[in-house]
Amino acid sequence: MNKPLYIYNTLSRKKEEFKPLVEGHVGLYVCGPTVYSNSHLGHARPYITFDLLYRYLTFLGNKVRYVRNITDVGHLEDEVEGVGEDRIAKKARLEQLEPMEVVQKYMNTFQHNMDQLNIIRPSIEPRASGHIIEQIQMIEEILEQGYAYEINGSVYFDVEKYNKDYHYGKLSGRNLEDTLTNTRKLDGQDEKKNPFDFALWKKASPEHIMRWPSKWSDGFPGWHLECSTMSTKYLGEQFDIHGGGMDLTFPHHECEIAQNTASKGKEAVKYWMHNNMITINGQKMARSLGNFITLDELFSGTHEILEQPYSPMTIRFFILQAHYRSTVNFSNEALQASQKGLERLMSAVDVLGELKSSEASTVEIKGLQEKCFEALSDDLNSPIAIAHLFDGVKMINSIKAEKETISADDLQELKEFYHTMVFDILGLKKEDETASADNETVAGLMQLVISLRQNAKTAKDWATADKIRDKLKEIGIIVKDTKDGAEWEKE
RNA sequence: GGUCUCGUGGCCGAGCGGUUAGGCAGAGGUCUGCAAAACCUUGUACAGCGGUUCGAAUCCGCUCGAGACCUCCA
Repeated sequence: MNKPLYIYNTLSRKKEEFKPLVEGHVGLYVCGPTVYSNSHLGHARPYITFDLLYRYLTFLGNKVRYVRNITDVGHLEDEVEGVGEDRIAKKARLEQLEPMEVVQKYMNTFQHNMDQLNIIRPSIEPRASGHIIEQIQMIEEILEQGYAYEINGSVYFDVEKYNKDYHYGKLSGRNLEDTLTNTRKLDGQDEKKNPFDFALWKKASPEHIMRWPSKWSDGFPGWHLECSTMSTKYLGEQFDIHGGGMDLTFPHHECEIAQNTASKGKEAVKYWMHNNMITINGQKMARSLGNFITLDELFSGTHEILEQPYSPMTIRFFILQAHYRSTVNFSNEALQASQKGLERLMSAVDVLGELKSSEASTVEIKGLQEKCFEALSDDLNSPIAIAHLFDGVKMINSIKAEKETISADDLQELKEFYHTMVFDILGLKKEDETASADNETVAGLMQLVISLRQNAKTAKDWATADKIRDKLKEIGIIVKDTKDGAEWEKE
């Protein structure tokens, strides 16, 4: 594909042609989860979005280093009482666990859920707790440059000072003066020179469990710092793409820019990409709002608002059917539609494998492929690409129904194309794979059953033929009579 | 209050100045012993009111409604 890839850059608020700093190599950093409870549907969105990006960039011939952190140091939670408490530490106390035990538990389930969604694991999945030394180093650099100050064992970023030399707010489109007048007063911030200053290092209160020694105090790093530190460490002082959820744009990513710029004197990220939120009843799905459905609940159908379980691939397909910068609204109806649509797409891929070629094609293959790649190259427009794939489904079914024909060359090309698009780029996979050891046995048995039923049909013994079909249906096998004999598939 | 986004047919969701998006659901038909699948045909849209234009879902203004960020969040 020699069409350029365009991606929407939050910095410029428009689509830009993507050109890596080093041709053929792409550095990609995506903000990972804070592992203090189960992953929910909302989490699926960014990681599927950036998995698509990763897969597509790779398909386009790039070598991609994909870094996605695990936040295991915990973010400060602003309690009503004003006592900031570390989320992970809090959870640990509630569950009587070591903080690292909490982290391990939820990191495991997160990774398992991501595997289920067929999300390729990143090249590096660094943990904040493993980079305390690097974070301390970066704080020192920022202090040296004069953009931070220490007070009572804590270190804060001096936003006002920084804003004199650079623009704090360039990513989220705000200026400091407005921010100043509109920042809410929060408790426990008396130490800071200004309310919008943010912590680089925070002294731990006596009861705070997660703590590390530093020259300033026994404490822990500020929450924005880990991403600056780890992206720099693994991708360099400048790299190509930084991604994450829209809700992280401010303040998290704004702070990251400030930290990188303050410590290194230059901006790190060339393209900022942000995915939109998943909504439920029109409202953002978030842990803090308590309206979330965990991925495990979705896969098992155990949440009360779910009418049925939805498989990981249904979820993946559902998310890919919306553009990543639009909100996508959850509903049972929408997910059921995705499930059926996905089944139709996947069975067309199966049909493709059985198609017979003819002398010449009455169908046109090239245009379909171009349209799909064009869509993906236009800021990852997966819904458009999928729409074109469905046009292809119609084509494939017409060939099967012998209303259209396809040449051997075209058929080969079409097969490869669908394989690439569906499996490699969109990252969908077949879900009904039974244990392979069973498959041959089952296939043999089914062949026998089908042939016995065929005998019954030939003898016009409909009662027997229908009984076989009905009983098979009861155990989850669908029999379909076609012109070329009966076919079967698992439900 | 400030900044910003969005309102598309029964549902989800593209399009963003002139052309059928697509999926699911619905209706009719072909095929079939019946069923399923597949195929064909098909209806229902662009929140409202003004304006710009030969032409607007698409641009501008206003009204109404919804949401996001400004505090942890994917």
